[in-house]
Amino acid sequence: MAAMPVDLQRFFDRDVVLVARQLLGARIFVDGVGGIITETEAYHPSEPASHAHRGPTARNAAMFLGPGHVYIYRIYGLHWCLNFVCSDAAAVLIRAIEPTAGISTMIARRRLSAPRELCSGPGKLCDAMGLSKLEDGRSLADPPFAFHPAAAEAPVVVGPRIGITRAADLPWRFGIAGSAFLSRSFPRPP
DNA sequence: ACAAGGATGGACT
DNA sequence: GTCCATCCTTGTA
Repeated sequence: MAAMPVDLQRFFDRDVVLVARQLLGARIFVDGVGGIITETEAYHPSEPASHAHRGPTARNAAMFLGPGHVYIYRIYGLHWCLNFVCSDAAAVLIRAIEPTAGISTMIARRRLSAPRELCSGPGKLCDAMGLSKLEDGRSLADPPFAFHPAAAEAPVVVGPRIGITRAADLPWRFGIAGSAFLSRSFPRPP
C-alpha cells in the first residue's frame, strides 16, 4: 500500500463542511469509470446523523482510518453508499456524479442508458462505478481509485440533508448550481 | 437473543 | 404522490 500523498492528505484533513463544498467539481474514477462530483453531504460525529456519533464499531471502522480513506456501507439491505473520510472521523457522502468516463460500462451495470440516471443518487453511483464492501477502508490514493480536486470553485446551492431523521435541520447538503446531474432538486430559499 | 429501522431506488397510482 | 424489497448493524434485555 502506497503512502497517502501529502496533497491528498491535506485536502481531506480539514473541516468536513468545507471539504464537502470543495468536492463539488472534483473528479473521481474507479478503474477509469467516473466523472465530476455534483452533490455531497457532510456528516460530523458531533451530530447524531453521523455513523461515527457513537464511536467506532465494526461497520464504521473505515471512518477512523484517517483523512483520504473511503467508507462504504450498505443501506436498506440493498444499496451501497460512498463516503470520503475527513479529519476527526467526519465524512462526506457522495450523492451524485456527472458521468464523463466509462459511460458504456455504467450503462451495462445499471441497465439504463439515460446519462442523468446513471449516477444521480448515492446508491446509483456505487452501482455504476462497481463499488461495494470490497472497497471499504481503501485509500483514495490507491488503485482502483483516481481522485482529482476541482480546478475552480463551482457556484453552490445549499440545503438540508436527504433521508435522515436526526439533525435534519443542518444545511449540510451541497450541489453544483444548475447541474442536470443532481439526485433531486434543492428546496427554493424562503 | 431478538427487534427495530435505516445517509435508497424503482415501480406504480 | 405512495409502497416496499431486503439485510445487516445496532440497541436493548
